[in-house]
Amino acid sequence: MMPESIARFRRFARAVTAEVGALDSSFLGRGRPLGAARVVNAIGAGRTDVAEIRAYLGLDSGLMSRLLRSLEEEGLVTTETHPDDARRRVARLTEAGQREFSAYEELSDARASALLERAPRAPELLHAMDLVALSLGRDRIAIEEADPRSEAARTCLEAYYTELARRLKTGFDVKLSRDPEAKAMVRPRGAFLLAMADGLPVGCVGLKGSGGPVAEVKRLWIDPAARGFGLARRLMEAVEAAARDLAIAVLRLDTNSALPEALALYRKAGWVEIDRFNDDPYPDHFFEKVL
Amino acid sequence: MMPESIARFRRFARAVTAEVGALDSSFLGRGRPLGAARVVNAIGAGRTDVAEIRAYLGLDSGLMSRLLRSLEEEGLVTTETHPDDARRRVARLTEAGQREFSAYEELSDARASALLERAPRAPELLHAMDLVALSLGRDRIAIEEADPRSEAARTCLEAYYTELARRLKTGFDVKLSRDPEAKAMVRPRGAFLLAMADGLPVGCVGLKGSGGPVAEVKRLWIDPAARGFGLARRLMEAVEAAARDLAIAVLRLDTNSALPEALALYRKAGWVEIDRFNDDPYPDHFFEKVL
DNA sequence: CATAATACCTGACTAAAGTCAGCTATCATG
DNA sequence: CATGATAGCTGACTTTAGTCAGGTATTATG
Repeated sequence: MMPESIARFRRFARAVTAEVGALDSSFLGRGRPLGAARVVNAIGAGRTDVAEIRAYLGLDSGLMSRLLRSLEEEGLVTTETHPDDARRRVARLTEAGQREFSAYEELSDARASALLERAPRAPELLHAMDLVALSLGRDRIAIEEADPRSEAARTCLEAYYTELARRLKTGFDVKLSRDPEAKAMVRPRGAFLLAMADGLPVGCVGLKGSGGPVAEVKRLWIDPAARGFGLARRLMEAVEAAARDLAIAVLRLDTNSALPEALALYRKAGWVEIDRFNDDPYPDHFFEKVL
Repeated sequence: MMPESIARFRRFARAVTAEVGALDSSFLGRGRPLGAARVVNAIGAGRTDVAEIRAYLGLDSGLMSRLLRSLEEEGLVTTETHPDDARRRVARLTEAGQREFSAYEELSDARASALLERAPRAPELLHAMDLVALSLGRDRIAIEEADPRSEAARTCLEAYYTELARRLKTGFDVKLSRDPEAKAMVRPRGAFLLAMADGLPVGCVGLKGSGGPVAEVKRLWIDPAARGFGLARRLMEAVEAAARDLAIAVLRLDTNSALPEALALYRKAGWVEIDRFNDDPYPDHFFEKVL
């Protein structure tokens, strides 16, 4: 690795260390040691399993116990034994705990907002932050099924349409295309998958089924900041698995030669080119894969 | 500020917190508490004044004293009174301290290197990191005088030539241009200024003098990741101040209409357009400013 | 030149974080 | 169902960080 790259990385690390440290210490403003605040935030973020919190925060089991006891005494947290395993415990926020968590969230949001507000070139800065966050966290991007009408899905689909409009010579108007109705992409007929990075969607793919043995793959899109991590391949594998699960025998898809990376991906994944199978005005390449 | 922007910023903060935390805790691998390690690193980085270290690390004066005493006992640091003010003290690393500092540096470099090596799209990632680091640290960018033959200056000049080659329709070959010899941009004839962000150069400008009352401003360049922070304006103000200091009465410069942001900057800063004053093949606009 | 301010030091203290051995209750497994 | 592994708890402890009230020596200032 080039020394200059290392120097640049380390300059980045120094710059964010200051910010991150400030963010941490803002948690001290509510009369509670950092350790306890971090536990409240971990529970609020959905980590209810005690062992999970312990692993996430890197705490000793004794220390963890004591932090939970002190939070219980404060009335912010209740613990109960895990329904599946009486050795394990789950922690929950009480109402007061929820309020406390919200207060911490507001602190963080306010910090973020203040920082972004005085940043020139905020859109570029956010894109750069996305790229950094996704690069560092690329092993934690998870693929999950979602409703295509959910907010996260619609965010992806909007971005997909916008990108198509930019990249296709003809532009793209979703109303002129064969827009699958949402039901076709929901079980039992089909499915819709999202790639989620730390709670935010960074990619999607739809499986449009009709109830029969032939289904279509639609709406494959990856956030520009998340490209190059093999996410499209993972989404395609996941959508094939979902199709098999739905007893679908043949998959089809259409695409456009203005998206060469998509064509290359399909060819590499064993799709074979076939004749036009619809009259949609936008695609000029058609593929099929027998499962 | 949009809620989505805040969510994206906070995802970024979470992603880097993990990395940065790991970087911090890697300092613990050498049998010394974090506080002491941070002092060694601060001294190694050139912060010798005790008050300066204290301010930088945000330490209480008593704690600072104790940390220095413990490092002295370990044989890593010596302190002596400041030559200009016998109340103040300066800390220096002993040879053993230097070795220890190098060991810490190698740890950090190794971490950075490992992280960058397994990153796809490393050049893009580094550019994004630059943008983040410079945005967060834009108030700490300092302008300083440097030798145009120094490594930092040459890095900027190379980047400047590359950018000109890309942006001018005719391309750019520095050998065909009137390349000022370095002596003309060094005192007493001229000057060369660098904008430094945390030790790395992010912009430059040259003042090419002949010993007479007329001098030229040359080689104004800003790192793309540092644009939008008003750095060009600051560099131009600094170069004007340097010119006044050298008793120069009239400044001139030439530029090209393919660089509209430069033209706009000069006009806004009170430069007036004049007739061509040289036969350089590249410029098509010429400016003058009477100091 | 008296006085105030500054820079650092020392001692005495507290709070927070972290460690470790040993304990109980529960679960997994042959 | 004995045995070992696992999850969490408790008590006793250490280390690290941080605070605060004084103290000395030096410098700045009216």
